[in-house]
Amino acid sequence: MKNLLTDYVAKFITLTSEESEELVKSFNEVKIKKKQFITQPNFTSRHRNFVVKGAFRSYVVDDKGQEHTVQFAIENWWISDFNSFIYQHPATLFIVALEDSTLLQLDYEKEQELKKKSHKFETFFRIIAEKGLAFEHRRIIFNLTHSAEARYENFLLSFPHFVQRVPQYALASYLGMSVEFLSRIRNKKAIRKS
Amino acid sequence: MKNLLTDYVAKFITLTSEESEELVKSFNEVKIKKKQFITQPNFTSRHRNFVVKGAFRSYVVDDKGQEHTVQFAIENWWISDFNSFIYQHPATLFIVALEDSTLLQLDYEKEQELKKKSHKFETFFRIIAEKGLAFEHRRIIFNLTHSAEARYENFLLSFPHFVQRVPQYALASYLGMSVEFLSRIRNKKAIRKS
DNA sequence: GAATAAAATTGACGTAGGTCAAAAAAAATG
DNA sequence: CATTTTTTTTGACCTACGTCAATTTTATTC
Repeated sequence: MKNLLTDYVAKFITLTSEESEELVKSFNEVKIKKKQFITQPNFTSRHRNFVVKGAFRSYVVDDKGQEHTVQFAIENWWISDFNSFIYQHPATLFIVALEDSTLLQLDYEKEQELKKKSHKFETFFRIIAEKGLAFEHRRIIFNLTHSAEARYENFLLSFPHFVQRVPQYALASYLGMSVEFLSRIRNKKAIRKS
Repeated sequence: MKNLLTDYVAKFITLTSEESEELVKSFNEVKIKKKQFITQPNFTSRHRNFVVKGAFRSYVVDDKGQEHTVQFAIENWWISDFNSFIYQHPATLFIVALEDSTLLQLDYEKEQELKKKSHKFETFFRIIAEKGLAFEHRRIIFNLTHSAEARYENFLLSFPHFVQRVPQYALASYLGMSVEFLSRIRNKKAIRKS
């Protein structure tokens, strides 16, 4: 399972096989059953999680008890309560497995060691943070500038592999709309096509 | 003016005075007049911008011609079309000075050299990317979970120094509401207090 | 594979926040 | 400092999307 991570890392930095081995060995493989939580509010998130198999969803529950999806992750994506992880303070998010899954987890302290020890490893974490930031900027801009329907269409085009694997109610709340409204958008589309 | 940057950097990494000098010397000081643009759609953003004096606003214009504010920056903040800068492809945002301002600009190629040359500099850029990502996560979560009025109240509390310096129409669009609606929120509050 | 639970759909109705246009206030400019 | 431009406010009306409740469909479990 660790090959996936090796390949992923190789997209961003060039490592010798020893370096690559060292990095990947720092991760622990864990199996997570569907519906199992890996993060919960008030518990500090201790690892960075790389999905090698399965799917996850992170979400927050507001004062009215409504769930709002913050992120999805499938193979080759990271998922965490990032604020909790980097500042090592209590989480505000739930993260739950949507399928039986396998994660590679990197411990917070272990990550600090890796970054301190190696300039290349530091570069790797800098790059994934920058890419993450650029991604979230695009998301914020798109959300500010588009209607519910356009946001859904855009999600279909941008993340076709996610659509089949995440429940509608989770997708609706990720896109900032009610599950009923998303259902109507989908239905309208289906009618238009027939 | 460069002391501000020196102090800023010192919050995240410990540098010798030579290192500090080298980093800060890599930035160019530029004066920007109010209403002047430093980034425009279709032009690639060539620098990372650190505000030492003044205020800026980045925004996108949608298909209906409406402006949506993406970010504000005052002293000690960075501002850029981050997607344009890190991928060196054409920008989609406008960035304009809200006041007569002074920037420290770091050229893209110069930044790459700095990161390649020094592990510490690499760490610095990693940290600011991670902090930026954590910030945007908090923003996305807050926006998903709160009403227009709550978003305004939160902005007042979180960024009191910005409030006096940014126009209402820009703030309204940053918070994802119309300028008229923001005006009503403010007015309601004022009445409540009297 | 029947029973139960979870997710998605549908209809009726409600509301947060938008739009348009005009007026007032504030800021910029010569 | 009077004029022009930009920004904010106000009122009347509108709509995209939400809520609630009931039903249907799909998944899960024993």
